[in-house]
Amino acid sequence: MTELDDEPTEQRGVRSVIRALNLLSAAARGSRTLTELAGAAGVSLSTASRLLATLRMADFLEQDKDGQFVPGPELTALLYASDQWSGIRKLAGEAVSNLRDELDETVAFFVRSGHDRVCIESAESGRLVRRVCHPGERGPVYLGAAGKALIAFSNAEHGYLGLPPGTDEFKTESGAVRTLADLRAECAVIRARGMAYSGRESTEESWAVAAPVSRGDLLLGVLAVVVPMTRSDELYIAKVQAALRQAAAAASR
Amino acid sequence: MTELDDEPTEQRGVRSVIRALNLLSAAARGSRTLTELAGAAGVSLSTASRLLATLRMADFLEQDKDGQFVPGPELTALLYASDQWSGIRKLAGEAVSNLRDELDETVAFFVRSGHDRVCIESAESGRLVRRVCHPGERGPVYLGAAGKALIAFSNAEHGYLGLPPGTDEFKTESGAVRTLADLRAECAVIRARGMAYSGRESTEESWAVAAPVSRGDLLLGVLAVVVPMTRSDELYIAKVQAALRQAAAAASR
DNA sequence: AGTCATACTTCCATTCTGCGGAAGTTCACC
DNA sequence: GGTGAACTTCCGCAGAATGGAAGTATGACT
Repeated sequence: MTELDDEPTEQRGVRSVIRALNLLSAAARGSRTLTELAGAAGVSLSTASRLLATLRMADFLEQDKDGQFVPGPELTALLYASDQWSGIRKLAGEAVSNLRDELDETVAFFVRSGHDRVCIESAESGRLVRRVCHPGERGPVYLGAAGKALIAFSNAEHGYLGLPPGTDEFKTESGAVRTLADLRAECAVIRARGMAYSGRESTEESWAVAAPVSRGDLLLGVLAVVVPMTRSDELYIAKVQAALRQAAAAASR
Repeated sequence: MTELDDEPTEQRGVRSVIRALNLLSAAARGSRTLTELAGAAGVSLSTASRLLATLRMADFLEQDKDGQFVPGPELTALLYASDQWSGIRKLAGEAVSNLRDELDETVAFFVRSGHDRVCIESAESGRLVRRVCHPGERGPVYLGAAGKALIAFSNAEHGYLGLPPGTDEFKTESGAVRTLADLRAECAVIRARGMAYSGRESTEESWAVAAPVSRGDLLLGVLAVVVPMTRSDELYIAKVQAALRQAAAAASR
């Protein structure tokens, strides 16, 4: 999915490392065979074989009995050693499943990492038509309710948000063009309302609402409800917003 | 700490990738400056600079305002996407802190990942002389109480345990030589007793006891108490074992 | 059993990539 | 403005990584 070495305007880096990281990303998201991984990363089979063997030697990956590449012990160790959110995750887990139980919609907890919003916990709706959102889902901060909430409630709208330098425009998934100025204006509204809303921004087919979870003055992350466009009447949105507001407040204690 | 490219019997791999992964591990365990990281990985400054720039380009690392390297969004996403233990962490956290409060000894929860045991949760003793054990601590499964318990209670003593192929001997930290046969014999004892004990195995200066935490037939992980050798009289060990037995049973519900 | 297909690994000559010393840059502190 | 520490960029060379091809393993289908 995420191509790190796109051909145009190719930023230089150490090629074998970039390729290895691409393979690692692909493998960690779902166990895969060599052939699939080589295809995903766009490298020859022999190269993929060599690089994957290296990742395996370093314990970043291992192979299960079927030969599928799966996350290895060093990756696990790194996760728990570097976990900046271990304290929050318990809280997030509870908040997420309580609210899911109440609404039967997919609920996720996002934190900011770099210029991205990353899902660190989620609970999935049981409905037949649902928006899924697994831990590890990642996207730019400036798109979608969760990202905008992260910006607004940490007053970060005047900082750098990861847009290509020199740019101040970006496109939503539905194709609408927005500017940094729009975003900044929206932040004021979001803070006033206490939550962020987005429709067809980070995915064309869903809308979302997100509200801050804080401890004192510190923003820990945001709680978000993500819903397919198939359920988007005003009344329902209002209901979801009300439930979210309460849940986020409860999680903030 | 963890040198992946030890000089003797060096297994071949793609050098730049190995170096980059070493840098990544070091950086993820604690934010560091270029110079420190280069030293830790044993590479020249220019090489470290180039490799770290590559890791940064790929969003695996980023630099905070002081220029320190910290985990980047792609790493965060990857780690959360590959986390198989989010479900038991709450349970582990509670078990660990209850038992710590009872004994005032460092208590940790270990799971098996690959051929390693990895600490995913811990609570530290408040005593002046204590064994520390942070989440992310990793070691071979065949050494130490926690590892042996993981093997014994999942009946894995006949599977491959990560020893170099062809070998069936290994050394404990105190220098004692043990064989796979010893280990297999010990597993029966461990199962009979319901817990594993080790002294000077994974660290020369401490002993540990570990008991299984299960849900039905499934072994989730092990709860372990790790204690400095300075407190190692029979009576005290027995007391710790009794408390651990109860705590592990409670956590297993 | 025999044949074919698929999935992966190893080999090896070629070339281009990554290497590290040195020079250049930035910044903080005296 | 001078000194030093921390980091980045430059550049010629060595040799590391590359990918096509050949080799191996496995399994399915006849």
